[in-house]
Amino acid sequence: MPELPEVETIRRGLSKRIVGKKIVGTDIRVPKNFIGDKNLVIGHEVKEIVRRAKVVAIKLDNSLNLLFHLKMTGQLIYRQESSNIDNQLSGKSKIKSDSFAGGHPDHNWHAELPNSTTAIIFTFNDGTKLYFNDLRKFGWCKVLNDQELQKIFDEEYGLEPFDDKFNAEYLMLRASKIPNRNIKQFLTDQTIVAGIGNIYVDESLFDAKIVPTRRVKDIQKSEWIKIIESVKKILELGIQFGGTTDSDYVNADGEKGGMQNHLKVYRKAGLPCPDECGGKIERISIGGRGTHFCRNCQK
DNA sequence: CTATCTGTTCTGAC
DNA sequence: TGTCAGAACAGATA
Repeated sequence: MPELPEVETIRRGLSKRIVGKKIVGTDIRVPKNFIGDKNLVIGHEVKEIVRRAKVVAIKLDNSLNLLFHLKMTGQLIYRQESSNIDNQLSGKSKIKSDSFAGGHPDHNWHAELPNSTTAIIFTFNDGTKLYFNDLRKFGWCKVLNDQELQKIFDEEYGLEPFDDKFNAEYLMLRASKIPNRNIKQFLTDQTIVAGIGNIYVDESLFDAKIVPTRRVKDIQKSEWIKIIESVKKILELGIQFGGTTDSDYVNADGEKGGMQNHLKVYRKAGLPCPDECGGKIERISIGGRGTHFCRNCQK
């Protein structure tokens, strides 16, 4: 589930909390979710958290990195206290212990940890813990050195949406090589633009008033410019709201995450067009993915 | 109960 | 090379 805004939210949340801390323990509960030697990271300090596309990396002081991909159902949850659900739920105004959760939204954010989906637990020198949960076990955490990390960042992903080089000329060049591809699959191709997934692509195309089925060869330059504007606008909105999360989600500052309250078309099939064009939100399948749009005002 | 759906990405068949 | 179904897995939903 996590797309760029969710992963960026995780990056920011973790940056505030674990930079400068030393990893003193790694508990691998689901081996298939962890690739590498867990002992190599023990005793090392977190220097920085970086994001690229939908992956986030914890950089350590020994030139090693923990790279995470949350896929559909991964979560990263930081807890200052081992597990004390009463403490978290009792305080009406303020949550005493610091905690932070990001990723797949379900109702486990402030439940007791570890739980049945917990794959990996990192323990820091101050006793705080970072839990990697993953219900469907598609996600992974890899131990990589700086060169390996850079190689992945360079070779597996296209431009970041907020890169200045992400412009109409770039997209038209890439589109010219696959002219018959529809715009939805084009924008969710991670080797073209990094970080856009099924939710944000539907929302961005609605904002740009382009039908998801449009072939990229039929898109005019002015429309590419509009698409870029919309993608950036929608992603920024997502980051601003802390990603699309469960309504129960409360971060350490007591704020509710909530991009889901601002979605206009995603999972809104049958409802009237939010732009009041008189049309109705339709749901079709593109590349096996649920696709939501208004046939009346998206052209 | 069964059948179908799900926010990601990779692989193999044609 | 492009396209598509199916795979990995564990639910929720109808």
